[in-house]
Amino acid sequence: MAGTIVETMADPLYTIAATLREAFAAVTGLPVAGIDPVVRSSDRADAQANGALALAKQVGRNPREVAEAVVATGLLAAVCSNAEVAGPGFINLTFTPEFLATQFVEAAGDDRLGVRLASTPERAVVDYSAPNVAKEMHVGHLRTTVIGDSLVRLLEFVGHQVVRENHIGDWGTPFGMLIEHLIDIAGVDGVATLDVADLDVFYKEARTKFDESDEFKARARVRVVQLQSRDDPETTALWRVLVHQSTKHFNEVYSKLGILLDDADLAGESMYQPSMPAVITRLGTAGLLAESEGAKVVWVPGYTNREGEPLPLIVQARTGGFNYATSDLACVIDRVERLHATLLAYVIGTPQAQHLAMVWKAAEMAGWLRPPARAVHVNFGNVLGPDRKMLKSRSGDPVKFIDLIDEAVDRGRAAVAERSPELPQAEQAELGRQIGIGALKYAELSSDRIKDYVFDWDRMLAFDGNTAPYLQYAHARICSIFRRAGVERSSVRATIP
RNA sequence: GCGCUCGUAGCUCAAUGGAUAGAGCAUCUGACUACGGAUCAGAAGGUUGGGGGUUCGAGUCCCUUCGAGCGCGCCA
Repeated sequence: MAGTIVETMADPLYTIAATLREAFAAVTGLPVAGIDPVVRSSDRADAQANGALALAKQVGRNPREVAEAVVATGLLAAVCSNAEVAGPGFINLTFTPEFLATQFVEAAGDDRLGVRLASTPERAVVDYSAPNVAKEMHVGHLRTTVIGDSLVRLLEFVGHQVVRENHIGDWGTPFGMLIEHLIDIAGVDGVATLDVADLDVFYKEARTKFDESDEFKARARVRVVQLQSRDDPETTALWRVLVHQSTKHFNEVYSKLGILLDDADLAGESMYQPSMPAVITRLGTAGLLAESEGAKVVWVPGYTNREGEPLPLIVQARTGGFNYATSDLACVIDRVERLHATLLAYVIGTPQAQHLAMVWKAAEMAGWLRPPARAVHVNFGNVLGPDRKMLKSRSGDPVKFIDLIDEAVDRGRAAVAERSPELPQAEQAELGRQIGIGALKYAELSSDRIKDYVFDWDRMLAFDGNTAPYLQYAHARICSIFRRAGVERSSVRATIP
């Protein structure tokens, strides 16, 4: 009986909430379903139930008196050694040792450690990481990659079906020059065996030639058209080489960092190109397509430009080309209609908020995105350097992601070597790697997702004086648990290694 | 100009609308130290940017104001 498994899952607060709901229902005469006993962990007891205050108001009674009546039902006695009303109507609950022991034993013996499954499992698409082909991953990809991966693991753990999608930038005008540059350095025949060691250097060389040579520029233009028309096998093959060289690099990053993404999760911009015309057609059918200054647009209400005039969502440029609004709309359609997802999570930086909101609004108006399906922007702030500006390397370029990982591991190993020199070399190395990677991920996940944060190696990997964020976090949590149990602060400090 | 996000101890951050806003670092006092460091014990540190509102109850929700960051037409 799946339902009861969920109900009996070990979690004292959850278990007591069910009992309290019944007690409140008996006292107030309200239906059980509509009652929230407002159970919270407490610094005065094992738990506190604050529901009496709101519920008493609903039924026009005194909150303290309702709380007293709930205690008087005797329903709590089975699991609470003490239940007393305090203040305006808080119920402070102290669990019996037997109840706690049962719950803990149950949780400990459960391979899910008592974590309940979602009551309504959904299919979710998590869109994250999204690096660009022919460019190295840099710090900018740190947050989306780590946060997105954690989100995937969490959603799966509570029973949702999760589709990972890595929306790589593998399409667009730069590919003309990139392919031509590839031919220049390897020749059409040598391309297949080429190994691009440094993607950033490759990209910059291509860009420089594009800017300086009209002949190269012309070749690049022709090549883009060939690529986008998809009818030239040679061009497509060359493009695949670029994508392959890049995904090889992405996979190295993911593997070093322990990220779930692999080639099966690739859902690049190129994937949506064939469905772009249909997006325009369907927008037309829905009566949403308009024209403005030669471009095909959707007027999304509520957005204005600098002049205060309505701001359109451009889905087809004057030149006839599609853009990322079109591709993001195709993406919504794909996720809802092909993948049957009801939760569309986009792990993308805050600056994209307006763009995404407009795309989703348009998708709603077209009827493609409607309940229970909904899109969520899992946004995040920037990773800043000590100067509080975007983190840059000494050369002024963004810090390379792979360098960040390597340095985290180096520093983790140095820290282990210093503190535990007696361990065998191999063990030191592995422990150091785990600590470095763990610290990097923890630094990412422990700070407020929405806010910018200043990247600081020393703070991240500090072992002295409990300055490491993860030690701080553990310390704060342990302190609060002990304080609740009435243990003196001095004893708490002595307990923490 | 319009819009979005963020303002909590000196610093870095916690705190599902619940009671007295909590940690770590730094600071100060004491213990142990030949001295320093490390360690241990303790103290101090706050009008949650300002103002108004909703609520039994607001750091949290709403309005307003100030400050910081970001975004606003054919790149993605």
